[in-house]
Amino acid sequence: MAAVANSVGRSPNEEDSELRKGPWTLDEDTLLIHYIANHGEGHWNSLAKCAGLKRTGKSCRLRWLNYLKPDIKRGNLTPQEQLMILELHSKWGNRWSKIAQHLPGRTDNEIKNYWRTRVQKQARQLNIESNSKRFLDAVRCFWMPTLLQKMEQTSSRTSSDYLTSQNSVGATVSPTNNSVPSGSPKVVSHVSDYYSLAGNSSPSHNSLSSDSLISQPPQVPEQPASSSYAFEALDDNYYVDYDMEGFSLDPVSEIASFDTSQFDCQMAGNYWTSGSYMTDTLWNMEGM
DNA sequence: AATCTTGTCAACCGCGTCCCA
DNA sequence: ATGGGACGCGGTTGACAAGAT
Repeated sequence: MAAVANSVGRSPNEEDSELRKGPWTLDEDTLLIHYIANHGEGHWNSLAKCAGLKRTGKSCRLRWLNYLKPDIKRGNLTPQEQLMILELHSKWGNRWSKIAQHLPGRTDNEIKNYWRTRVQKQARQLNIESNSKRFLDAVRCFWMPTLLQKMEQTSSRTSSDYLTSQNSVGATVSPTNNSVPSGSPKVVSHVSDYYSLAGNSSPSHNSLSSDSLISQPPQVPEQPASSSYAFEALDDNYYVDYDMEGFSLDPVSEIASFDTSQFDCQMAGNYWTSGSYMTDTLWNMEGM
């Protein structure tokens, strides 16, 4: 039992009416869960009173939504989820709740924490602002491709072997990454794969917003039958379905057709991508 | 073994928006 | 039209754990 409300210098009556702060106890959790099971959620202030909790309605709501709700997912974010967060953040910025809506079982708080602890850490190491265009470009050029590869590695052993044999960029385990020039077609090859997730149909402009990632998706060939992606257009012209099962990457097939001039990796053509710095220091997915 | 540093994440806070009387 | 309460969101804090020295 930790941090209870400070009762120093207060009468017993005052203590009784004191609102509790700090970590929730098991008893409080049980009270809240049972109350919501019987009466439903909402009307948090009255709920707190009726349930006998010495907490603010706000605190009850937060505890329920961020921790107790049955469909909350626990554990590390998958590469798929990380990729989703990166992409959605590039579109919406710090709209955590909006981003969370597209990650079932994940809370805005969790996503926000992920961004602050993992993503901003990378930005700090780069000495660039995490909300700057440079960092966004770095995410697009390096992190997303790396995540895509990670997804590939976890979803398909066969394809993973193929990727390794191709000495694909983004694999932080590959020492040859160090020589990757900025804006290299290989760098973006996985990004173009990103668009190929649309399955048998070419990625349409309404499945990826025009201001997302690159202005015009590359032309991609038809995907193998194993690629079972279906991006679902939302009312805001975004996609939602990230069913990564059966995900398949073809790391080299789109290189030739990908117009790298549309992809602003050139900004990286300076100190931090030209040498080993980027690949040595950043996007080390083992640490994600 | 002790201390320090760093990372994680639950929880709080302030503010803006919505809704209703 | 407006004032107040409820709610939701994003920023921040602080406790704790794990790792490094």
